[in-house]
Amino acid sequence: MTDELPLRRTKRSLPIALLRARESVMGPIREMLASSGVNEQKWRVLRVLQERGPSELTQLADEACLLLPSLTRIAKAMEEDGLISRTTPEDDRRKTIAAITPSGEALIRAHSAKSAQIFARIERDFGAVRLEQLLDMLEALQALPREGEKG
Amino acid sequence: MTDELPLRRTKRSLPIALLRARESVMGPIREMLASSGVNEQKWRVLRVLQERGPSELTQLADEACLLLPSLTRIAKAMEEDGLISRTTPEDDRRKTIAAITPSGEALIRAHSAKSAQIFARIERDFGAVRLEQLLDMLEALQALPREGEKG
DNA sequence: CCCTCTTACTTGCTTTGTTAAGTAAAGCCA
DNA sequence: TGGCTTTACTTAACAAAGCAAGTAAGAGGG
Repeated sequence: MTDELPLRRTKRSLPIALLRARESVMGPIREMLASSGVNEQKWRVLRVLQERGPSELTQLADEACLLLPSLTRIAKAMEEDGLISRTTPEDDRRKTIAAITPSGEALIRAHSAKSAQIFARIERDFGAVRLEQLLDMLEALQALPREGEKG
Repeated sequence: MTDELPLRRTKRSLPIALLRARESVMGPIREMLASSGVNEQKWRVLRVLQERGPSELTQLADEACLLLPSLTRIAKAMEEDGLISRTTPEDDRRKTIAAITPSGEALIRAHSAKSAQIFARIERDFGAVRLEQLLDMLEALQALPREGEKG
């Protein structure tokens, strides 16, 4: 462990490259969200709920890349703002099901045009085919076996 | 702005896909760092300083994907831990130049083997050629023109 | 030379992230 | 059915992120 193996250049370090790439992409999106009253995290929650429909908090946290304690707080705030609803199913009263409200859907709709415009610009500058390839790879990366799985 | 353009599926949303992919990759790296005494952010600062040499805080923040207020505090802590030095250049006393110390370099060396091992595993599971393609694309994404540049 | 503007941080304050501990409902099993 | 384990959050406590405001040094113009 005291070897002197040189590490990759940071541009070629996968974690750093992913982070920097995301920062580049998020710039205009942060501007869009600044005028919307929700932050990045709440936006992700709305997006996931709109796509998946009513979801348990654990699953929602996983898909929105939030830890459960963060989601607990965020969901409470979003319920107070009327963007989502929270219900406890009768058949398993440990769970909480979150669902997007019409008001939450309206918020997404209100920004979908701007969002599409930002995305179209990236598609134009980066290349549509290449972008699809990138998304394929990112999807594959998520599906990689975790430490300990497999041999 | 009240259109009803449907957004991309979240798996195909670039910001979300980048975030999820990064979460997948970071798992074993977080384990490695847990035993090192530095967190992700400090590790990035060390990596960037080792690569670029002494740097102004603004530039360092940009390359390590940190906001300046965060870096101000992190750099102070790292200086106290002896991992970096901070100096004010005589020709412009507004600036602060951060540089990695021998102790900071030793910390990187101490984890370079484990880091290489983690990376080798990803390379094996994901495919070496494909991984290079992915890194090419991420690098290109960072280089995309910002909002307002160009027409 | 003075005033203003810009740059490069630094500080303060409010959310979020993170880890650990706590609680309540289900499931399991003799 | 009582006791133990697991699941699904919730709460608490503290570090870190993020935004806005503040400070101090350099730059530029009359």
